[in-house]
Amino acid sequence: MVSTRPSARQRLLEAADRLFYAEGVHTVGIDKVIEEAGVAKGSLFYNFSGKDDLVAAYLEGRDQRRRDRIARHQQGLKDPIEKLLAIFDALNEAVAAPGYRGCAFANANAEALPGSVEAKALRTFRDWLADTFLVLGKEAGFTDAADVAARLGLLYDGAVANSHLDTHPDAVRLAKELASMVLNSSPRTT
Amino acid sequence: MVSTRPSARQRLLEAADRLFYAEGVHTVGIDKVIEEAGVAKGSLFYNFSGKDDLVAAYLEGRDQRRRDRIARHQQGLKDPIEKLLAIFDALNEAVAAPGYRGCAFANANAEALPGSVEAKALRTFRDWLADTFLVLGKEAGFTDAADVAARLGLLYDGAVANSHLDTHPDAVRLAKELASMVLNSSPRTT
DNA sequence: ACACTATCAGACAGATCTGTCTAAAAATAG
DNA sequence: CTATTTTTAGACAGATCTGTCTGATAGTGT
Repeated sequence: MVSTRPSARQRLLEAADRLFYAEGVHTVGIDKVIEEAGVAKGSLFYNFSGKDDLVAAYLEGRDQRRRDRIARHQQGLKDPIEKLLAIFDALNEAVAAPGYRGCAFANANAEALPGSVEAKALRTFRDWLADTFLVLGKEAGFTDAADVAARLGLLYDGAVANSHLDTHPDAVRLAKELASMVLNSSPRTT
Repeated sequence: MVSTRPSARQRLLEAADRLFYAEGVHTVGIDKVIEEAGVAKGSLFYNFSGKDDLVAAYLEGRDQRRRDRIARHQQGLKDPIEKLLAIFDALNEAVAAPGYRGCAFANANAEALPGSVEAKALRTFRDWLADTFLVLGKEAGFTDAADVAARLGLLYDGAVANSHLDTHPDAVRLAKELASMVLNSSPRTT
């Protein structure tokens, strides 16, 4: 049982993830983070160039885990339609987790200026998601894949916002139902 | 031409509305607000009990104008279905306005703690909107009005988030189309 | 053993932010 | 006109926040 204590960097990332997500990037100061991490202040600036850098790392971690979650739900699926719907299953898992508070990128960006690390992280994820919808829509042979992707993106965003703002437990399920409707009623070439 | 200068209170509210919405409630300090308003600092605390009070007034103004906008688009309509769809027309007007940055309540709430004025303002508007969908859904005679209202709320939130986060100009139009689909395909008793 | 890296505790600087206070001037109401 | 309300400019207090610096200590690889 050689349970080594995680590095200061690791503990900082974990504390930042918890606090920044639960209370907000701007609300939480670095003093709170280092206290929660049980780390000296110097270690923060030794491992990160500043708060912005820590925020960027926090958002990168969220981005990675979100993509991983989607990939996990898509694993083994062949049909692009099923892969599209699996994105909603991945969302459902995230929403059901305790302490869900909506999209970390959207929240961080809500009070961030253009060009900030928050804005860049948001852009990166959003572009990836939109592209994912589009590529799978093309694979599925939709005549107007861009239109289908736009509708699915709309439903995805609706599910995120609705389940967060109204604590509506069925929002993701409803969104997936509507997504199925869209997918079934959109014209395909193949 | 007796154009009297608006009161300090009025100028504070206008400056707060611009700055808080564009840059964020937590990002903007009162010094910035009083500078933009061209008002002495003392006047802020004479007219409002503190920053929280100013934020509350800002959000109340947003709430009022949003409800007014919806009422304006519903004016003259008899059919509850048309009234439901008019909500999306009102949203379309808001989204098209220059400087649109998504839902002021959701943004303010993104980094606010439970119990804050931001959280309360969000709750007030969200409850009103959900109730509006539900009441009109009942008026329209839907068998499961709650389900229809939930779907419309989902589409509404999707349109808000999508048009903001992706600057997608067609999101509201798409949402209204899907809303029509939902309304046409849901069973009614009348 | 030695060099290097990581971490520690905490004081400190500098900026910023909310809110108070004062004392005078301007606007408004009766 | 007079009394009251509203607004002004700006200094100031107190809290908080990011970031720096120091000097000691622990851990690691060679």
